[in-house]
Amino acid sequence: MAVRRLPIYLRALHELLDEDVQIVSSHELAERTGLSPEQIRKDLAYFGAFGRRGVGYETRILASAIRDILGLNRELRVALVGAGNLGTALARYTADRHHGVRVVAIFDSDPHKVGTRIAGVVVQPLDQMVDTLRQRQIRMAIVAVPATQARRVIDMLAEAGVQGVLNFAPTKVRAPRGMRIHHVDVTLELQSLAFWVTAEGEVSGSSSGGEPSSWQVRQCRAEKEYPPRQ
Amino acid sequence: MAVRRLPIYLRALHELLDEDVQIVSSHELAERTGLSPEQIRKDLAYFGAFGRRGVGYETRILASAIRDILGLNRELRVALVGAGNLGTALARYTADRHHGVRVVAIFDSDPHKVGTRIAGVVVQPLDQMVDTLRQRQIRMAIVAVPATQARRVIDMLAEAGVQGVLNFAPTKVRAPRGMRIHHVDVTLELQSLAFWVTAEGEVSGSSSGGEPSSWQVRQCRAEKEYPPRQ
DNA sequence: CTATGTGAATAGCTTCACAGCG
DNA sequence: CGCTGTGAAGCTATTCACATAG
Repeated sequence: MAVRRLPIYLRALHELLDEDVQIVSSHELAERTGLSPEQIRKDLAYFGAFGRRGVGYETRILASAIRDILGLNRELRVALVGAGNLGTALARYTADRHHGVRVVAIFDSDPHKVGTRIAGVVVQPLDQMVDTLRQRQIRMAIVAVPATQARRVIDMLAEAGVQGVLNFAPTKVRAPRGMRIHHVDVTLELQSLAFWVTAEGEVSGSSSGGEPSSWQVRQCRAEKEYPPRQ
Repeated sequence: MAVRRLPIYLRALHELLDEDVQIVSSHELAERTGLSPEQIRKDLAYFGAFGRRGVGYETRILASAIRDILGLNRELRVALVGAGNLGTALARYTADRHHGVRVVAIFDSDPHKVGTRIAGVVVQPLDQMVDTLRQRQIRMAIVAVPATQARRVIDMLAEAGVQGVLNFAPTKVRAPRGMRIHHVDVTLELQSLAFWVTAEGEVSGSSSGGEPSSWQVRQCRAEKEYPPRQ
């Protein structure tokens, strides 16, 4: 889980580098990231001894070390599957600033999209994907296709030797052997966020049928969940 | 944390409803969601007694109960800030299938975008946002603007009484009082995913300077992290 | 006999407190 | 002294095991 916080530190470190700050303490990093100093020290110490006691961390060296751990010191080439609005946004995004990850190949099954350019990359037909990825030795991919196509696409990616997938399709597809999938599920985020906003009238009227009443669950929400959170 | 899994159960339940399955066990739900039966029972029991012992959960009732807990039995109206590719994708997405959440207002600071329609919703100028949200009593928003604008937009949303924000801007902005923010940070996901893919040659050459060698951190990665994960 | 609901045990992660080093 | 690195303590979340109800 520490790995998931390294990019947060990296972002803060790049900010500090832009400000020409040479040395940074775990406290300073904590301020900038919203995490605790102990947490940061634990995370960093887990991967090696990057700091100097009594001083702090050398900004440039720590940033480089983190990029090294993540494998981002050489720009990582990524494939994008699905050239819709979402895919386009993602391709353009990685093209703009260099975060160590860049979309260098795009695939779509729609013949109308094939041949067009997005952020300088030509969209290829889906059936060229496996061969192309193998040839170009691309090991990471973003999946931004409809839920119905996700499973097939991910199987194809596995066949092509892709080891990491960032999946935007709203579907829980379990990873093939040798592949790691990170899911970004907007529906899930929106729906769970909904829990925290008060409804229109917030009335206590019971809903139809024999199911537990709205009041019942709202009560439980208010009592059990609100205090500890946020 | 249980709340974040409710939408997962809800999705599985809607699938089951489409298949006309009336009753479902925690085991069946576990199969479909990839979670454990005990986890599911604990989560559901936390909000009330929805099941019947020896039988299982009544699909329709459980789905309704979860929607009730999340506040999704009446469609939740959401504002979208930022009508770029990402925003467009999100607006269209909520318009297609009804997940209980729908974009019903869109704001952008770009005069060229104001007045255009996305998924049937007219894009309004940003300076109309606070008034409009107050009037229409919209309590949730999606922020899909550049990182530089995120803080200002979120402050405006707080002023308008918005209680929940789904933030796509790659920036850690802490939530104003009374607001809950869920972050979706694609850069973070991509960069942390990079950790799990092997680099081009996967050579052990040390990088420049006095920083810990590539070899060192790779070792540590392989030893400490790989076995337990995935 | 089935499958939920739940205390107890366990595992994983975070915070604390301080030793260690510059 | 200052700040890192780290064992120990504390906490949260998950899994186990079983009592409970139909």
